[in-house]
Amino acid sequence: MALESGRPEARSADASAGASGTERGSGSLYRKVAADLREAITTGAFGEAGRLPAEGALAEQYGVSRGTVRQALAVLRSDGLVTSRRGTRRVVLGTARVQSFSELLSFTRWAYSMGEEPGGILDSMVRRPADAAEREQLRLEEGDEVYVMVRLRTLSGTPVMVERTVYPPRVGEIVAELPPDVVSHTEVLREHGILFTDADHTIDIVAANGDDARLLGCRRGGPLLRERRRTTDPTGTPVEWSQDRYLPGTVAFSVHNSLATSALSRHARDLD
Amino acid sequence: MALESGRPEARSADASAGASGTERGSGSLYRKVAADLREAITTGAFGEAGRLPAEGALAEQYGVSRGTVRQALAVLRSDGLVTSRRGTRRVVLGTARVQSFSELLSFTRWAYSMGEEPGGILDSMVRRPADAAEREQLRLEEGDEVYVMVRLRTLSGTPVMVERTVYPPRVGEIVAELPPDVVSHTEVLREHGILFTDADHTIDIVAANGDDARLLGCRRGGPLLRERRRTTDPTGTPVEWSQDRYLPGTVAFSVHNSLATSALSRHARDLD
DNA sequence: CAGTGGTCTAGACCACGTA
DNA sequence: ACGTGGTCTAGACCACTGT
Repeated sequence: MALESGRPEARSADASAGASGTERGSGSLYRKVAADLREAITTGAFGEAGRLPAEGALAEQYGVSRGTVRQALAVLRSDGLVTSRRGTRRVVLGTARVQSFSELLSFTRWAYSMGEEPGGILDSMVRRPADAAEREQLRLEEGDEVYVMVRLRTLSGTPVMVERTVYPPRVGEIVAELPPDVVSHTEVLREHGILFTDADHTIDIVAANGDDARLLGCRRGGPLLRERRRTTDPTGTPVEWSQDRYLPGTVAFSVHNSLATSALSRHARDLD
Repeated sequence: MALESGRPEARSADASAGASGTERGSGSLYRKVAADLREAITTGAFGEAGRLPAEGALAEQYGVSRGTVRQALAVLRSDGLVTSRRGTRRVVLGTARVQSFSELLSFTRWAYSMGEEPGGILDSMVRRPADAAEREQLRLEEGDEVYVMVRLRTLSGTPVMVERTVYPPRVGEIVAELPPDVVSHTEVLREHGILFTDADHTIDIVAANGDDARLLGCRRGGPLLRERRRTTDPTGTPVEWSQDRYLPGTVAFSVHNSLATSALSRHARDLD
């Protein structure tokens, strides 16, 4: 662990001294501290027991205030890397590698992060009036239209997932214009100023329908792992409502949660 | 929204004045503020547009510092209730009802929260040397033993899930002593000072084996929704490694994540 | 340009664990 | 009794959004 430690005089003046350090915290101090601590943890510093220094000690080491250290530690906490308890030093919990948000939202980025080649084969793309459920999810008015896209997604040529995405007009218009061989729609949309910042995911099992079976080459009625996702932009406006159906054995979803951070929940599967 | 607003003089002196207010924030100020704001949001205050007051305004209303308000808002943010963007007021994102951590970890509490009667039928409970995977997960040494429990869980009498839990000796000794009709092991363990504070979950599909089929009454080889979970106590010591297999159509798992809070990830299903 | 949330500081007191 | 993290305050400046 380092980050040119000590040197309490290096307060704020020389911020971003080595402008080369791209990605190393992208600006805010606490991110830099968090990144450094994350590396120290995964590297295995802090010894076998994995006891971190006290907040005050870290503050002095990095030449920042305790508040900033706490902000950094909160990041690691929510990633499930360290514990936190009143009265005791923090302890290393695990070395979990948490993907970035974009890696999770974009099949393409996910594929690359595993060293696989992502592919997308467009099955259909239609524009039609939104039904009740779609209006509800995308916050549309009666009579508004939606774009519905169905794509087969592949990893290095192997069929893995069927993607059924419903876009509101503003977004759908852009996607509909794309050549069918564009793999990452997410990237294109980002270039058009459509940002994905928040998502709600629901994961369950569903039986393959005729289209699923045809595209994935599985048995009709066979089990698929379904991830439904509603994504919104920074203003809270829905930009996508998607249903991804994975062949068994191709993916697993992971979550970390704790008494402090609880974003996961379990539901009865009644309503759709 | 209220919380006896105004009254800037009520700084810290009368804290916990009405000790009756159980659960209404359980002590810390920011939890009280968060609880109040959460209610205001779900009640539908803040109008149709759902724009929250500025942080400074809220601070004045509640008679607390801006820092405390921000702490409260961070809770709502991570629950996916509100957005947050520099330059703009916060906006209501959704009315998601997020279960408490204990509701997620305990089948019993989950059942009650849905108004169903939880049940547990013990299938087997054995003590034996831990294999390599179990030692890895529970951080045990070669030669250490584990307790392995298999239970059928029911909701109002209907089979729903098979629970396969591996306990380290310290915990297993307690569970093994319990009468077979004890429904909530989590509750009992809590009374014995075994605390569950952090968990890592992995969700995927698995085929039912002979035991699963016998207990759940499904076809052998039929699809089940599997949730694997490793739970640790506040010191980071593993206390449970469990594998729950649900009949299709009985549950779904939900997560909210955002650019800020990303605890969910997607994995290739290679290594077990 | 004014308003808003994001970041950071410096200091204070408290509740909890541990020795 | 002491060290540790949890909470809270008061004030400061900056980066961004909107008008």
